[in-house]
Amino acid sequence: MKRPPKVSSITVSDVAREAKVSKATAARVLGGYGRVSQSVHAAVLEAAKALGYRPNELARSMTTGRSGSIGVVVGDIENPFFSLAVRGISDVARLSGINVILANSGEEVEAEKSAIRVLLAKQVDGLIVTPAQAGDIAHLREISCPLALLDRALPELDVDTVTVDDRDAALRATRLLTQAGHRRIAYVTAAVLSGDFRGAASRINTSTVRERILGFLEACREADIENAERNIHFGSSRSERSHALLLQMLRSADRPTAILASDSVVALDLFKAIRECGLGIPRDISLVTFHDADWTSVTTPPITVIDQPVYALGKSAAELLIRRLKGDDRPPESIVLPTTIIERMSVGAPLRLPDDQS
Amino acid sequence: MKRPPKVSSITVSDVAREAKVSKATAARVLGGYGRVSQSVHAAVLEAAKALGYRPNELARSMTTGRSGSIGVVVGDIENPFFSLAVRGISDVARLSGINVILANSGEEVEAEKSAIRVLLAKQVDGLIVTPAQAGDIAHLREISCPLALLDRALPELDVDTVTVDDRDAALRATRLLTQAGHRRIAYVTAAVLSGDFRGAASRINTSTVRERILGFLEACREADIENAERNIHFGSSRSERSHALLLQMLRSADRPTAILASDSVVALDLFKAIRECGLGIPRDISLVTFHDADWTSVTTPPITVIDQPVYALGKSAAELLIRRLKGDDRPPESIVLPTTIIERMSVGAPLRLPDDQS
DNA sequence: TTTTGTTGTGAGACCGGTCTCAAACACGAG
DNA sequence: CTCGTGTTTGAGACCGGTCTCACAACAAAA
Repeated sequence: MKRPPKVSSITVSDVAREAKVSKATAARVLGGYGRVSQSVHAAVLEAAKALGYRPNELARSMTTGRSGSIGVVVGDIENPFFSLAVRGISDVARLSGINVILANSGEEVEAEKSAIRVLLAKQVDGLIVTPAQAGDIAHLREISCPLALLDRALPELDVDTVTVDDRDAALRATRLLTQAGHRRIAYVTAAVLSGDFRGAASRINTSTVRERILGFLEACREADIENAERNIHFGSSRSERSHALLLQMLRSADRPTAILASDSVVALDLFKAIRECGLGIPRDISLVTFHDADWTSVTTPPITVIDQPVYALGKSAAELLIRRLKGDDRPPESIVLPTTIIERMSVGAPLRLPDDQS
Repeated sequence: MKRPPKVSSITVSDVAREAKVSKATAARVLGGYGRVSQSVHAAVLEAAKALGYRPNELARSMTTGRSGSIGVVVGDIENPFFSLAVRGISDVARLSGINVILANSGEEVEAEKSAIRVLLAKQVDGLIVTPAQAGDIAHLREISCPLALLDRALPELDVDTVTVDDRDAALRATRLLTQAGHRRIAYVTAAVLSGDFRGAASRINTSTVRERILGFLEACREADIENAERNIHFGSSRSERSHALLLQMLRSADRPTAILASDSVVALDLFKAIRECGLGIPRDISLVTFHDADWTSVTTPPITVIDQPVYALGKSAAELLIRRLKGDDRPPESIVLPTTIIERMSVGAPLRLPDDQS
């Protein structure tokens, strides 16, 4: 049959033969373990250099059981939020000599499952996951290595978790809007709701999504806004269909006078849609979004944002995970990072009076 | 149900014992090779399921010599250009059941070398690299597996390469500026120049950088602009220092009236700097950039850009590489993808007359 | 009936490392 | 000079798969 082009690489045995020592001794030098006399040590190193020895990490991992790498599964690498978090993870990992295998779930559970399976089969020492859907987490339960959750907590899963204070952030951001006089406020999120929602916010079990909605609703309640749930829009994605839906919302008679977006990708799409409809920010509509993406400061007007410590999010998750890899076994920790609101120019008073139901 | 702390994973031998067949037979079923009778096949599968068998990809790779994964080394995952290219690569890889190990070089050769060493040690089957510096490519020469270059060609390295028509793109973009009447045009790039430059464009051996400069200079020559080299700014990065340098350039007496930026990150920084200086686009200064990043269409004014087929860039590179992994051994190919210019509102006539040397 | 395939199965080598164990050796003390 | 302790070293098992090879069982051909 077809044999792979046998690029006979140099192994410890080859080096041992060249250095005229046993395989075990050569391995000790090359692997940096055990004790070897100075002279032999030098001889082996020289032989290795002469032959151009390169260790086979795979073989090493096989016996040690450790692969020296962790797997990271995020929803969408293209989202600057994740890119930045991944940098935080990578930077920490590099310091510990651990490398990162990145996988994209596209926010789909099936892809996530598959990615985790592959990563696990590759014997990653640990896993950092941003779970796509909270309803389907059996595959996360079955993970046999340390696991850390990034950005999204799963109450049913007792593992290390790093999130931001989503509820408070949403609360404060929404207050900004209610205090400006808005009463028809929409929350637009990329999250997909599994099953029915209608007033059962507590049943949503992806923390990020739930907490934000709870914060949003709380602010609405404070302002005596009824039926605020009605204005929560799920499943906004980078697609034509989703964009059309936004346009429809913006063109409806009772369009919102203010919108809170769940991430910068959604916000950008909203920004474009608002423009397309010939609406002005903040004159006709106010906009606030999660994530201080770099573009938000250069639009006209610049967008008021909830600044999340994204890099720190990734960094902390990696630190937690790596600490655990090193043998720490205290009970799972949940870190909640604070957010701040950066007020720019995208929030104004509503054009029509609050009680105008046109 | 609680799992025993012992993570001793299930191996083929365990399954074999459970199914009462030999290890070899169980392996045949589990590995999907060789011939096995229907009845035994079913029995093994059942035993595997009962025990919860998970193959150890590492062990498998060790004997086959194939790891089923490719390594990708990019300059900066945070740059949307690379995120998108990586998506192109991932999508193609997934279709072939190959997975991607991503590494970040931060555009530093040493980090690149280290990343490549690690990936090679992990026995990746192939490598896609965006070389950080063209001067230092010995480590790329030594790579023993198929290699494909992404976005940046290396004339001294005869391997599969996918780039865009940088020279032509720069030429056309610069013409846009000269035809609008500009004569003091700057080209700002993130690339770091090793050694001296001064008129020796042909000596720059990173294709992307060289070709763009050649295109830029050609357009300047067509317009009889002298000393255009003087206005090429290297090493612009996401740093304070670099930002200060831009401000300095914009505040100088003979500041450029038009700028061409090498990527969207640089362009965004420029955009902010221009604002900070109280200059208006395109009234005081015109701006064109490589890469149709999503924010470029929402600024005021929206930015005229060179639209590169970034996704296709990654896709093609992956296709080329995977084809080679499958045994194709025709001579290395160089694919050059076309670009288009999307004219928006950031180019105007210079405020002062062309020959005003104030 | 004997010969010749064909197919299914088991035994065991092998990949390239790590690591255990015991033998070989060095050296100071008794 | 012998003994005990400690250091180096080599032989070989092992990790969890793949794969070669030999052989048994059975079927078809001679």
